[in-house]
Amino acid sequence: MVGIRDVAKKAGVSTSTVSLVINNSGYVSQNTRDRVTAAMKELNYIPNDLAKNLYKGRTDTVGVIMPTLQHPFFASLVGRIQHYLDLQGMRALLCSTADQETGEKQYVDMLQRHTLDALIMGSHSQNAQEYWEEIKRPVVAFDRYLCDSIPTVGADHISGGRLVARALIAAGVQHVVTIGGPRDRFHDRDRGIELLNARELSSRPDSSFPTVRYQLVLEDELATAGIEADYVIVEDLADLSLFLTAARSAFEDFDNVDAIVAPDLAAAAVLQEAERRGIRVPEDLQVIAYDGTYVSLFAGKQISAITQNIDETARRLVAHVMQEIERYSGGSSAVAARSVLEKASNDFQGYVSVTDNVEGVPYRFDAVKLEYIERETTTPLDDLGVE
Amino acid sequence: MVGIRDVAKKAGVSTSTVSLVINNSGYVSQNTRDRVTAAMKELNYIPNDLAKNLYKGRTDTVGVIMPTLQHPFFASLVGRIQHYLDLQGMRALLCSTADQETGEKQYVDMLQRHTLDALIMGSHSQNAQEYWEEIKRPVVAFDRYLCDSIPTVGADHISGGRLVARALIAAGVQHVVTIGGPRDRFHDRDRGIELLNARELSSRPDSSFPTVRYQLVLEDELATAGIEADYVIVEDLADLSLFLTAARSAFEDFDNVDAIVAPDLAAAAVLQEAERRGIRVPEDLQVIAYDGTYVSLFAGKQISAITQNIDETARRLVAHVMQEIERYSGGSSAVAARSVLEKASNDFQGYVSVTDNVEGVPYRFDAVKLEYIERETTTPLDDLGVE
DNA sequence: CTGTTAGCGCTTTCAC
DNA sequence: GTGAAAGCGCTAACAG
Repeated sequence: MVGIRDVAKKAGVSTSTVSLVINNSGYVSQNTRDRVTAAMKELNYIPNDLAKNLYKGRTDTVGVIMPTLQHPFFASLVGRIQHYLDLQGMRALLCSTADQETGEKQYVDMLQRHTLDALIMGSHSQNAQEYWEEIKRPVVAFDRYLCDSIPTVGADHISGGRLVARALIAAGVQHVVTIGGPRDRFHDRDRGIELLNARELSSRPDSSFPTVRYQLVLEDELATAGIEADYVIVEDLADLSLFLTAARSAFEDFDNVDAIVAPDLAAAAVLQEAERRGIRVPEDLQVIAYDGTYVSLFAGKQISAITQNIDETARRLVAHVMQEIERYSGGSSAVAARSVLEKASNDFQGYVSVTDNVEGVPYRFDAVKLEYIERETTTPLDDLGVE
Repeated sequence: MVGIRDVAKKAGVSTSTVSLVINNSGYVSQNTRDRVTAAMKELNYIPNDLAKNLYKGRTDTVGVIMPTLQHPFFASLVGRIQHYLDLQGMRALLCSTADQETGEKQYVDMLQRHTLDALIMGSHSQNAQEYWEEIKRPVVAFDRYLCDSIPTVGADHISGGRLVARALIAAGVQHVVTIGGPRDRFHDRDRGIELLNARELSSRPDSSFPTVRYQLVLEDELATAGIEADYVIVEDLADLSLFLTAARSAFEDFDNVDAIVAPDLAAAAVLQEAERRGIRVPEDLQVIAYDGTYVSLFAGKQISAITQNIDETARRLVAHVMQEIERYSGGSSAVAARSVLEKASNDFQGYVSVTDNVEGVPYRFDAVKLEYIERETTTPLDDLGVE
């Protein structure tokens, strides 16, 4: 391997000068620069970044942990994260926990061993709050609470659930079935929160807000409106075939169902099942996809969907990542830690919108952007204009 | 930062001993080991892998370049690649060129700068054969030819195209429309190959075989059978909305179309469009999804699909990656290079199967596994049992 | 079994 | 402007 000293020798300069040329830093006379450049060309020199990494103590790499790439929602999000990281001169080391069970531990390890500069955590954590407190390296959580010192970015699922509820109520439905993940993930177990009801949730905007939260809000609002609601559990969201099973259950296990709310892929399965049974959508059945991504477009027909602003979410995740890296490298730790506590409590920024492409359905929202942080709990919802 | 020497001092041993303990290598007395372990615990020591990387000259990281994660096919493939890399103690640095245009150059750069141990190239390359020849670092290509010294893994799209053709012919169709990418990618431009017709392709199993190849074979077989065939171009496969447009074109721009072959997501759009127009599938229209992944299951109805064996493809990609890494690190370069030339010419291993879940369609294949390398060009197809 | 020693290849003060 | 020198934190001969 040809190293910097070979170049230096060839160009008749010292290694430090070569380094200056490589990094385009400091002052080097044009003459010297040319000689060095020529030498590099001639020797076919390529710098070894591993040495640089060691010296600098960073790799410009961010670990990204997500449950699976199978779901278009996560695939899209990861794509956008990668995009924004790239803009910052960073790269993404990907881990889908569905494909790599030990991913969490492994990536946290790499973070601590300085192979990773930061971590974006989008999967359900196997570990308790204290575990995350101890890490003391840059981490940003997506759609979940890890601990007070770790900022969270995610959608405002409380508003999301409320949007669904209002849409369904406006549509005059009587019996709603929701399809979703295991109920025990409805809260962050490790935080010691018992299953909260929707009222409590609404009054605790500073608490965690995994996607599943929307279901609690939905149920609460439906109950208030006197609408029957049931729930079908999909045990493993990474096993797509279960969506088909769940869709079937929604039809078979309950009577007089006139509305189904489900994750996008499951919603597509619901449509398929409805057609098989000769049930017309939306005439006889309302279907709303939560986290609707492009799949809504390919579900056999376009369907109503609660969509998150994936691009913006990615942008913010990356922004926080950079901020955390900065904080841990530059900052005086004590003060910084304090400010993060503040931030973690207030920085729940969410984006939820409802799009409706089905003609004849009695509700229609324009896409809206909700910034949870910038408003009181319920106000903006009245602006949505439920027809 | 607490380093290995701090631990050594605390434990009253030398750094090398600590290193031995860390890596669980060599002989260390239990007593010493315990003392060292205790010291590590106490000091909260975490080894810095950057130093290790520098010394070892590797990062255990493989760059993976794919066009986009939006398509479930690539999302699945990336997931499986990650899985198999993990089994080898390696990790995947992901790059979807749709989200990061300069990805190819950047990743090749990282490969040369030793930030990456190897590269899996699944996107259309911006560079010529010579460019890849020069790299002289571990690279494996997915579904495309880069140069003679780089092994390729991919599906046998010649058989794939033939499968589609036979299925359609058996179904008695008269006018087929295929939806796909730009025709100029039908061959590897940089190799200087002119647009080949299917006959030529069949006789050149050693040539490149990007996915789109199946279309040439299909057209050729259809022409032979006297069946009309047209083609709708999707300019940018990363822009999903174009699939809807393309699906519409397939219906509007041609008359008497009774079969449509399309990438899975486009096929779903076709179904949607068909329903809108009151065209029954499969009674009035045959639809076959190429590269069918789970989306076929969620297209509103189950549809026939040519599926690749994603898991096996990933497994082989990773196997080749490890082999290339080995070759470039250990091997005597001259002999190795030669053997690779051999390998590159013969190692086109493909997996294509047709699954058909639509009742009433006059063809039905059992899932089959075709190993292109192990057979003559056409023989095994007769075993498929076209009903 | 354990310590000494010499780097891995590059970056960066700090003199000259 | 440029060079000398001191590492970044760990590994691996090689002695002992």
